Amino acid sequence: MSDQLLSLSKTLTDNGHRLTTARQVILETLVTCGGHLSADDLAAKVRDAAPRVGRMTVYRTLDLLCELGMIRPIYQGTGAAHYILMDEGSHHHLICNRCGLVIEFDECMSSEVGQALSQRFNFKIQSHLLEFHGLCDHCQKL
Amino acid sequence: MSDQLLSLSKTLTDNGHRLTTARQVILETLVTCGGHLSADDLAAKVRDAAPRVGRMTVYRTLDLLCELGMIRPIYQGTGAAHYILMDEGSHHHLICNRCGLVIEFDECMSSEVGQALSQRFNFKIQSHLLEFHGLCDHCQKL
DNA sequence: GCAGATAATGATATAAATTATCAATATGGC
DNA sequence: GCCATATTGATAATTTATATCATTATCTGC
Repeated sequence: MSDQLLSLSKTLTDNGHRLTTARQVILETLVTCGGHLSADDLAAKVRDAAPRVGRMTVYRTLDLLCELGMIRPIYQGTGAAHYILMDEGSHHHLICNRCGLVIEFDECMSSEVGQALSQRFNFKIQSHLLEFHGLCDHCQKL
Repeated sequence: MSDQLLSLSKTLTDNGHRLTTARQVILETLVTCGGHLSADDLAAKVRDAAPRVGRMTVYRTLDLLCELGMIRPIYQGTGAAHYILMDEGSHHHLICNRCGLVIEFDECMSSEVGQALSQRFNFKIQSHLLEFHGLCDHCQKL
């Protein structure tokens, strides 16, 4: 079991939730795929490994993971919510408004701002997401 | 007609799209409500002013506005996508992972990073979104 | 390790949100 | 005003998400 998987599982149990087989498979699948999946995509992949896991459980687990700040739903062109892993604490995207292309990047300077906000609003920050929207190289030429 | 509305309309026509009555009412409603609406919420409000506008048109117009970078869908707890106005160029949110509370704030220092990325990926940036996720004052105490 | 309280599951049903289709209509350029 | 055509909207179909509840698996304390 990878470190990442271990740490995700620990977050669950630390918050008083049970580490069921279904949840383990769901976490495993999420980590393997690196996120960016819709609930139904995930349900399908989970069923490859464990056919007995119901769709409902996937939805509920995703809700729970959101509440714990481990994942985050984002919009990715289609109507279904896609989930990204937030355990690393942040995600940075460049998103094309036309074709939906997502480029990930690393640099970010939000920590100072985050700290200030955390104090002002008494808000416990678990992660952040920075998205730039616009037109990718290809779509600018259309 | 407000400046904001005027500028939004201009973006539409500048990009070769027609300024129909339906689109005008939709833009008006969006501006009046300041965004943060789901497609169906919007459709309902639009119909108060113009009962003849169909739901389909609202969905299609929202798609178009997204493509032009004028609005952006975000997930706000519930299953339906909510749309925020992006014409000012940016949005900054503090979002509670448990109750879905959204606090808006102003400061942000993403312009330099944005500029660097824009060059590296030859990406035309139209707007950005910065979200901090965590637990609000109230939910920390539960 | 075992029993028991209870969180969690999953099959089914229901509701909500989004997308597809296509004839009818309104729009902007001329 | 006319015309080519982008846009519309009523309907239908599909996809996503939520609710319910009897059954099952998990963790705790022994």
